[in-house]
Amino acid sequence: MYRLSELNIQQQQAVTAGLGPVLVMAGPGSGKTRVLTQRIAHLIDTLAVSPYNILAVTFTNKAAREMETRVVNMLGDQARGLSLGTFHATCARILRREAEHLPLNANFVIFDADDQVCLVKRVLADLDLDEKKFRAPGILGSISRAKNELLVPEDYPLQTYRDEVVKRVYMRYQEMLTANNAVDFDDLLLWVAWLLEGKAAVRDKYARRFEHVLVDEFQDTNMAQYVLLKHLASFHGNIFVVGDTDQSIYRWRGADYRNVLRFEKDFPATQLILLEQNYRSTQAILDAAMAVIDQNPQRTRKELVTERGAGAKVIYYEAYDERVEASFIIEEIAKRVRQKVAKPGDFAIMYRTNAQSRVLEEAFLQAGLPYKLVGAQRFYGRREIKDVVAYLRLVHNPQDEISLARVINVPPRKIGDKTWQSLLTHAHQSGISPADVLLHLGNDGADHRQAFSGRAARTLAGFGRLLSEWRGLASGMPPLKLLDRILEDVDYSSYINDGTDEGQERWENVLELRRLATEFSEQPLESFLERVALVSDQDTIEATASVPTLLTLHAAKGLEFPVVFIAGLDEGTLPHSRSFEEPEEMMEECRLLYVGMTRAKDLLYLVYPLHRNTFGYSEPTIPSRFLEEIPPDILEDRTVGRAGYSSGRSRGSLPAPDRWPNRAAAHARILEQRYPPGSRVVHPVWGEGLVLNSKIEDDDEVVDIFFEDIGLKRVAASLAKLELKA
DNA sequence: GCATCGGATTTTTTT
DNA sequence: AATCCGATGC
Repeated sequence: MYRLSELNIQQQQAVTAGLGPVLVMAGPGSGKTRVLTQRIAHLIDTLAVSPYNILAVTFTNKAAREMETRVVNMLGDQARGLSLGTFHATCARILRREAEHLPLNANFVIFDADDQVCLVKRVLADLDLDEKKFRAPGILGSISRAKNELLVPEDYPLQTYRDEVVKRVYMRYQEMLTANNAVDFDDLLLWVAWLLEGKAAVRDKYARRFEHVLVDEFQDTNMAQYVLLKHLASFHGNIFVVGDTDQSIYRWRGADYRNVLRFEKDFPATQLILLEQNYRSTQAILDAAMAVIDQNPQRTRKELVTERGAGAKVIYYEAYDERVEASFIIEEIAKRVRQKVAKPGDFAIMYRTNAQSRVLEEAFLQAGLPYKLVGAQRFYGRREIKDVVAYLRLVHNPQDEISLARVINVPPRKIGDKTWQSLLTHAHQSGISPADVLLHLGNDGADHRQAFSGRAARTLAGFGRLLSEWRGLASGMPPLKLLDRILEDVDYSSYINDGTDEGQERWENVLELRRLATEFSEQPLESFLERVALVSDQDTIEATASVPTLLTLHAAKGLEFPVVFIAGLDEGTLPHSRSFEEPEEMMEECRLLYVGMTRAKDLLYLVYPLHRNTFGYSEPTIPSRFLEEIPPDILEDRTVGRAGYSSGRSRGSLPAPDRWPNRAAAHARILEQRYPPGSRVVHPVWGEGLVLNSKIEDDDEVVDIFFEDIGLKRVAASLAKLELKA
């Protein structure tokens, strides 16, 4: 059951706001998820709106799941029928239902970033364009931007020769998607916006159904999303959006925080509600965050207040380089865990670019401390996962040439490039898809056989037979069973698990995908594929982490942690060098830091490395401009060899080298061998192992240990908590 | 058809 | 430094 009395006045106002458009400006930690979920409960329970007539959209599955859980906790079965999901998943559902109005059938697959690049490369080759001159990711960026602005190829504006090229590629790319019975991420939104705009009957159907439309993170919507929301809410006009322009960090994805201003203009009777009370952070953290965001011009100043008290000062630390930065962070975590003032799961380490995680990971590994890295890409981008998913996609939608190309010779079955090319040529000449040719050959159809050499025809027919069998099984089978059948038929395990450590790891990833498939035993293959295509990085975060979390600042949005480290606060990293040209982009970098800082509940660390390794060379850095605006008296400078906060953060000048501890001096010096070869040791994470080798290096003992299950590992004795076994 | 080598290229952020 | 790509050789 839900209780209004637990909300503050503004939150209550938002939850119980009357009909019509409502805009809730919600600062960080102001309880916006709470407002959204209570609003839904209020609509259903108090106003007796049927859940069937309510649509709530978020940006990540995690946010959607969290809202769903909370609503179900309040209402139980009463909430059944509610439409709650991400923009992309919601659109996918609508498109499958309305496929008859589209040049697609309901089995369409969703192409991910890699597939898109593959497809564009093919288009470039088709059009005889130089792939070096016109890079696929760059072209895709332009296409994506156009799609987010609802620009179809025909309307692509031409100002330069490059535009001309992009337009031609865009056109052909779109044709190829259709031929593959596929859509990309942007299409999910674009097609729905197109349907709602162009097909009055479809628009009416949904606009009448959704009496109430609720939107989370509204500042991150792009034009396509804005337009489709407008259409969805066009009949009843009850649109309730929650957002914070200060947390707009997806400009590069087409998001436009000015949609918030547009909203007020398009819906003149909008009720505006401000949530400024912060329930998350200490005042010290909020003051520092406000100092950062306030330097953003053209913005209505907002006061963030908390009742949590002043709290500890924000800690500032200058590290010699990224490695010292990492060991400082780990030492701090270890210290606080030892002191029992925090649990490992309380910590998050945030950074601007994924590449920065590497040094941090290495430091964790060396210290023998477990951690969790956020990033769906890390898992779903893996070769073995893409292979297996491609098989499933192909079975579901044989027109998917990208998946076919991926698996036709994986594991190797003697179908090389030559055979593949002649398959493609023959298919196009016959006006059918390559997979159809395969299926024909597999079913002993004679009509296509003469197009290939005897050997090629036999191998192709063999694969066609397999594909045809799988297709026959697919409809009546849970995704897991089909997956197992494919793995067995192609003997994928012996292909990927080749006896090396890497092979072992790859096979374990496949098993992890298998585990995920078990959750879809009651659902069709389509649902499983959609889930795999639309996972977000955030979705990989466990609700209750028991170890420190490493994540990008972007992935951190919407989350909170007791202790937050923000690493790499140097010019070029944060703000990122790619943002120097555009003032708008520089402002977004500023907001990005603000988002990160406001994730912290109790303690915030800002870390600046004086040197950074780029392309193998260590170079001196300049401290982030955003640090300058934080008043020194609200920071605690923990830089070694410096008392208190010094304003002399020398821009560009090199520090005296002897003032900075090197790695070896940062921890206790070890001068004597303690783990001789042959001794058995216990490692906190990897368990028991045998010491193979050990040497003293840089006042530390470097130990090579063989672990039964893990293999050979090299650790630093000063960091890894090794225990000698008698 | 596959492995190996050398050279270019790399760093935003992600549904 | 590490990875990816293409060309070359087997």
